[in-house]
Amino acid sequence: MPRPSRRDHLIETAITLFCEHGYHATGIDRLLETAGVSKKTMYQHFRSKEELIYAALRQHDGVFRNNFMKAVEDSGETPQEKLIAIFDVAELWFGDNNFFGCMFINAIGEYSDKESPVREISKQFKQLMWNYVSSLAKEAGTQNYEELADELCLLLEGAIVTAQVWDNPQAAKTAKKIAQSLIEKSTVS
Amino acid sequence: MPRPSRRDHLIETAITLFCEHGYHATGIDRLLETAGVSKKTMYQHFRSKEELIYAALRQHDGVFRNNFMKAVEDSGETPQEKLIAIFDVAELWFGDNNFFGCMFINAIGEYSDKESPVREISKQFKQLMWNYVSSLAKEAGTQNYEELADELCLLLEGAIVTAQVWDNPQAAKTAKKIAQSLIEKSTVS
DNA sequence: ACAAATAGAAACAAATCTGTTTCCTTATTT
DNA sequence: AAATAAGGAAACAGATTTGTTTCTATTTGT
Repeated sequence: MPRPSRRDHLIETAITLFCEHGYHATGIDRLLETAGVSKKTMYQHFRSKEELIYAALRQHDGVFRNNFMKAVEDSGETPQEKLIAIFDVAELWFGDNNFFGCMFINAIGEYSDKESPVREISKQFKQLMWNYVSSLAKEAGTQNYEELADELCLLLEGAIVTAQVWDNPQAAKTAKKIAQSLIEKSTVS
Repeated sequence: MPRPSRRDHLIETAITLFCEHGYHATGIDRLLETAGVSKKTMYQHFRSKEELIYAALRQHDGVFRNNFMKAVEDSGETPQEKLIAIFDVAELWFGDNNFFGCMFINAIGEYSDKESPVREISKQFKQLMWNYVSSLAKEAGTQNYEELADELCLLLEGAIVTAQVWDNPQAAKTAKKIAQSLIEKSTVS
């Protein structure tokens, strides 16, 4: 019966609840009731809640980046346009009813232990996002493309948090305007 | 005996633990053991853990902004210099051993309910920070000082999160460089 | 020094948390 | 159709959660 396998469905539900309510505040009973899956089934797919958290983060890592990059690629022709499109895509993301900030930023806020796999996975996500931005900046012919990537990623983080705090997607526009001037400066010279 | 009253000491301990381990993950027993205060005493000062959270956030709101503003004032003569000094002060903050990101950003990550007092207090903190930046921008003679405040605050949020994720205070330098060009642009013209 | 408030230690209650196990029903496969 | 696997429901265990209460010691004010 399980075409969308129960495992996948559990992970999907976990992502939704962890995003909205956080990791410690989301109990397993609530998660299972929401997913409509029994405890037994969950524990034969995941050793512990922690393992489910890791699986959820890893799944979201792949899916989110994939969607994000695809949306960016579809929103710009040239590398420069794509770099700017990042913030248009972000604005759409912020406007979603189910936007509760970045799942990985929120995760790092709850897990301060530097050795925690939660942090590892979250940092990896941020690293891969940076790699993507960096590659676009390089394609755009930026000399110091790593510096531009640092700047644009910092702007994106700022936009995410600002949109989350104020519940206002427009934060993306503020970041976009700054990004435009940085990109111009870096690619024209 | 309580010169530093037990109430204040509880709040101080709460701030420390909530910053490091988050709100849901910090149990009251652990908090009381750390503070060296009995449960009875705590519950005659605070109705509930929630109330202690509110008190901790409000206390940190005042103390942090006070320290931050003082440090900024001491680091720059002119309003322009002060605006830039924000990011020097931030870098010192990020380098502290007890830096675990912004207590209010982390709080909002754990409390998504728009009606939650946690969010209210946190938003208020961010509003007051914005007011301060905005007033400096106005003093600096910026025509569109509110826009500049939006930008600088977004940069600061981005720096906080970036420093937190990568455990690297240098994020402040990235933000500072961008801030400098924005401030120049806004005040020269 | 004596009365009154204060606080600590600890037992307690009730709910909730993660994780295990048992029993029974429902699919799937052959 | 019979055998096998899978999953749901729910009881259960043990730890931990928030919050209350009791009893005792200590400090405080007079």
